Amino acid sequence: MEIPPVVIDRLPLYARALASLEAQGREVVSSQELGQQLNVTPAQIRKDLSYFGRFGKQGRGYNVRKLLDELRSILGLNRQWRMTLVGTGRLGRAILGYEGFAPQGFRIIQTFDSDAEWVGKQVNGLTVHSTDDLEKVLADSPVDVGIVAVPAETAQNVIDRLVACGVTAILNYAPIAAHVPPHVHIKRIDPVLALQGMTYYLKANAASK
Amino acid sequence: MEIPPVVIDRLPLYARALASLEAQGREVVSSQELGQQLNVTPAQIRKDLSYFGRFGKQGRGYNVRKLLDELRSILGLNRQWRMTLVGTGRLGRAILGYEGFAPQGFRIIQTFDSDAEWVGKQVNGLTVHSTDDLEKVLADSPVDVGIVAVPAETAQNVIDRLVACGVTAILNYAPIAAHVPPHVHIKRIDPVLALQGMTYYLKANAASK
DNA sequence: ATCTGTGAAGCACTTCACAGCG
DNA sequence: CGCTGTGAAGTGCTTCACAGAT
Repeated sequence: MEIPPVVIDRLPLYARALASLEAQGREVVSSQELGQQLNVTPAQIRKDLSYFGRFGKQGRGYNVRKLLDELRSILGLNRQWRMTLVGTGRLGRAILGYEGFAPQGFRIIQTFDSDAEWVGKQVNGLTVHSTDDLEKVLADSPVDVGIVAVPAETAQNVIDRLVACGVTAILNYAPIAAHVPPHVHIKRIDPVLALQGMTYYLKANAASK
Repeated sequence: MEIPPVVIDRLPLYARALASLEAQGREVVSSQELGQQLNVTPAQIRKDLSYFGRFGKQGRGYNVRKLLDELRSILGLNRQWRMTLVGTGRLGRAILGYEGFAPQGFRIIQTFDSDAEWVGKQVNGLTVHSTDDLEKVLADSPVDVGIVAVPAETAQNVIDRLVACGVTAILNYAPIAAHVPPHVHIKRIDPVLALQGMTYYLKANAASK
């Protein structure tokens, strides 16, 4: 069955809420309550889950632990994922230092930079490789995900090379709309775009002040 | 007229591409070419723009400069936007150091932290205020946007207080689904959610390796 | 000949509403 | 009686296809 992409994007949200409920010792939760926490309608949650199976009990709701396990298995969150970081500048070093990845099973195992100043140095326990050696290093120890934190000008080139190395998931911090073949998944992290999408609604407000 | 939210989210993308074309000295561009650059269908671009007016010339395309000006005016990108940052930890300091905001007219003018260790210190030219003084500081110098970079546990509280201070646009880096009144706009920046949405598609792949 | 602007058609996602199980 | 699972209805966004302007 072909599952709507929006549904896939919501599942991690459900998993996160369930993990929090489990930590609180909750055993059962209804689509109603889960929806309230996440600003999603109960019907949406039930329909989303129904693409994958029947996980609830009528009259009771969902077993928190069981549903969480199901979602983790569906999303592949019960594995370790190996990631490479290209670009060890200001932004790249912040990404290396981010403590949010490891607890969720995402590990950055390599880092690259094109600035000779940084190549060979240690950053957060990793030796910075020259971006020239991307193919060589990835051949030795392949990864599941590529994180791109290079300037806009070189981002497409880096993405092309990651794809050529067999990377099929890319997290792109560079402010470009990258081109990738259909089998490659790419998501953009772009705070400026997010802000610019909100100022439209602020405009009227600000003008009247 | 009520404009579809997805349309608003695409306009900054168009503006960015146009800015790049302008920098290259291009005077005219067709929806076809713009679409190719951005992975958007030409029809989509034309329909999106048609919500706001008729900016093109049949047989020729769009004047790059003119369309860019229009979009900037529609989105409010020709203004300076004042932002406050709550949370001056690792993540917050990375946000303070990010060079991508200022060139687009987004300025962080205040920063807060609840750790007494940091309060009073200078970070990137700003004095760190105590989060306790949020209301006081915002009353003196109000902002348009709030950036939340505090731990999940305190994020909802911080967001409530920002909203109470009249902030109507929030960029949320905390891993929670925040609750805000309908007139407040909020966007989440969450790399882990983005990754977890991609691993679903990687799963099959990784297992067969 | 080329490319826009746009009604109309098509598609995808969301919500409704209720049968059925616990 | 409460809450799930799900066809069917509804909504909103995308794409088509072409008239009309240059």
